[in-house]
Amino acid sequence: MGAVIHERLSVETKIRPVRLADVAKAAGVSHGTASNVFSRPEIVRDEVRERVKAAAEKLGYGGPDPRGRMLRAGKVNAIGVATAEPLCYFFDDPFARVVMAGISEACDRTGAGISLVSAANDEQLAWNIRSALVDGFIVFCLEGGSRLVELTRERGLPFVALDFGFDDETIAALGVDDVAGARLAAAHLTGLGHRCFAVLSLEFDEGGHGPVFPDRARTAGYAGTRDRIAGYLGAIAEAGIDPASVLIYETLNDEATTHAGLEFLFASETPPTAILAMSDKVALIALKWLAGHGITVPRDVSVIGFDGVPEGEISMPPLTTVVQPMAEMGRRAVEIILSFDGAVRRETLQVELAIRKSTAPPPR
Amino acid sequence: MGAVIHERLSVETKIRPVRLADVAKAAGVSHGTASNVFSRPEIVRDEVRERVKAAAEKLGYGGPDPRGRMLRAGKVNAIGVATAEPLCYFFDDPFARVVMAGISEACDRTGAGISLVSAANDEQLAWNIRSALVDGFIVFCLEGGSRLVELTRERGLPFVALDFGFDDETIAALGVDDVAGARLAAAHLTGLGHRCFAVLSLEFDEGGHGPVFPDRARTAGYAGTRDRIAGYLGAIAEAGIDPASVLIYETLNDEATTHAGLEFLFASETPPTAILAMSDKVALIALKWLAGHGITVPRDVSVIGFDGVPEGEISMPPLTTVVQPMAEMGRRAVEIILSFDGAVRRETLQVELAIRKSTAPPPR
DNA sequence: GATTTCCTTTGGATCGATTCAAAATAGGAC
DNA sequence: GTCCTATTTTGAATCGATCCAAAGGAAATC
Repeated sequence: MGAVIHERLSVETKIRPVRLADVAKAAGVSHGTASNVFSRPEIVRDEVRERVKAAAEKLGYGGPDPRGRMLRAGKVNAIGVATAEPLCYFFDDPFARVVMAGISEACDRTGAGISLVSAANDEQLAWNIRSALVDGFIVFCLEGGSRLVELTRERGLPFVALDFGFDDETIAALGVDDVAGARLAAAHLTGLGHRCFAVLSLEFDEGGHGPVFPDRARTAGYAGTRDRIAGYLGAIAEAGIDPASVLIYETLNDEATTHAGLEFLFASETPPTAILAMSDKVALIALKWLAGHGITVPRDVSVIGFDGVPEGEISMPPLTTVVQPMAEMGRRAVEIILSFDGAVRRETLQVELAIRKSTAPPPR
Repeated sequence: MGAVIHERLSVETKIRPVRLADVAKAAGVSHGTASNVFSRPEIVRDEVRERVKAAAEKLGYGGPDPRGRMLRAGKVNAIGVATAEPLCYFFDDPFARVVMAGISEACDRTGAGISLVSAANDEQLAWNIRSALVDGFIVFCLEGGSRLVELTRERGLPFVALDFGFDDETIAALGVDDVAGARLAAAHLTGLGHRCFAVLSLEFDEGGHGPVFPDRARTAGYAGTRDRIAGYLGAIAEAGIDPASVLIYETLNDEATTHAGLEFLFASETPPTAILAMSDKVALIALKWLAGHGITVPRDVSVIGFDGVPEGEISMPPLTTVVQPMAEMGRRAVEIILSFDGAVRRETLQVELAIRKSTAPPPR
């Protein structure tokens, strides 16, 4: 594998033969002094400093090569952001973009760089994680998250997993209070008088989709999904409604399975008056589908999302949703990496309900 | 089991004194052999390979440190993307995002990583450029572009400027044919029968804004702006219209100066029936402003943009514009860096006209 | 038993810098 | 001119790997 990569790398590039040692020799000083001229100029005598600088200029020396410096210093001054998705995920996905904006802000402030690490296939991903020149990783755990975390852990650098359902207490993670967020969403709807609910869920376990029976909710492999279901059903039960009456459909957070879910829900004898979507993406897809099927939101059906992506503010109608502090998550993740002290901590951030126009009392 | 993982974790993450040499010693082989186990396992005898791997496992060695490998290999396998804007520019700006998607695609394909390099202030930027661990740079030249290019050039690595107006033939650049694009835009409007034009221009020179007289167009410092003006006026002249009749207002590609420009244009005795905006951003701002002032597009005034950002497809009305092949630019830039052979080449890509709903024949 | 071959392993050199204890030099005081 | 203290400069050691010429060893051939 290494050989393959290596071959691919052997692109013809003009190398820069001028090293610090060359400059030192040309200026007639030791390399130690030459180094000082660039890294601690104040301790070098003026005359010598000028001589070295002149020599550097003449040889076309562009300053100390960061590779050497970095090897010595041990620090790279860059944070790796990893995901198992293709790289364009960082620029396309609304959730990722807002988190990245938060990461950017923190990196700007601290002067750290950002390295994007990802890959289509597993082998490539492993290689990229192992060879990324970074001081730590922020890991976007989506599908295949456990594999990604495993690879990152092997690397032995500080890292923090962004959310999403890991029970493993030995890894640092940063997430939101999914139970509380889901409660908030469901309580908002019960408060409006809804009694007939459906959940468009994310995956319970890798790749699963289709109708789900409530008892499975308790055994879901993905903790995030499990917690959100628990929150939804908890608030619904508190309103005196039988949680067993709630229809649950597991989607893959994409259009196809969400459409299938909606068809399933509205083919039911008792179609829901309120839809709890476990992501804004699903909620927005639902909004479009409902509009296309002559079902008016929020008059006929209320829809509530989860995430708080910007798109939700400009949808028709604007989406009521549970807002995660995405930018804050990004900022905080950077802080955790940069101040890593060996302690593994798991942090939970609070969510807020953004009440917009996609929820209303049920039709009578 | 959990305890084992836990122990390994703390060993790995706290400090990592485990070097390849340690593994070699523990396994009773030379460091050369140990290195081969990881980089060229096939040339090591099975028994020895297993012994070394076992030793590595026992010591909690996470594989060869990329810093060492990289220093030796000279290659980092990452491309730096630089701009003088804050880092979040890459995730917020529509133009940047589409270009980044193209860069991502090419990097995914070739297995290269992406390093984002930027900084608020000049000193920070200089340091970041000088110390970025990359094999080459793609430079987003916006404001302050010349300084950025200067810094990048000093670094002595292959780089390509994503054009926006540099005359300097000694730097590799990748841009679009601004003259042709502008011609396309203006010709579309003259073809619809317009005879009364205004241009909402980008900067002619650093920081300039306000009304502009055509002769200044020829002396503009920013070649991109100059070329677009030349294209606009060229096509207008070919339609038998006096270019001197075209109102030109220089904006900073922001809301404030664009609004000022629009006020200026519509305070004129002969307000334009067609607005040539030099960026989609300006065009979209204009669309909003016009709607807010009771001017209907395209009935009263036609607006045409330049860039082809996704937002233009969903605006009201959808924006007719000159589409730059943004993703293609990103892809091509990566290819240029990875296949850099010392030759400085300047490439020009072709633009296309996307006719949507913001242009129509002028009111009679 | 000596020679040749083939396959493994070895260990020194190298990549390009920084660091630091020790040596050299400068400057000042007597 | 000598001695002493600051200030500069030196050069070996280090960071963590890879590369490669040469050495070692086992099997095959003469």
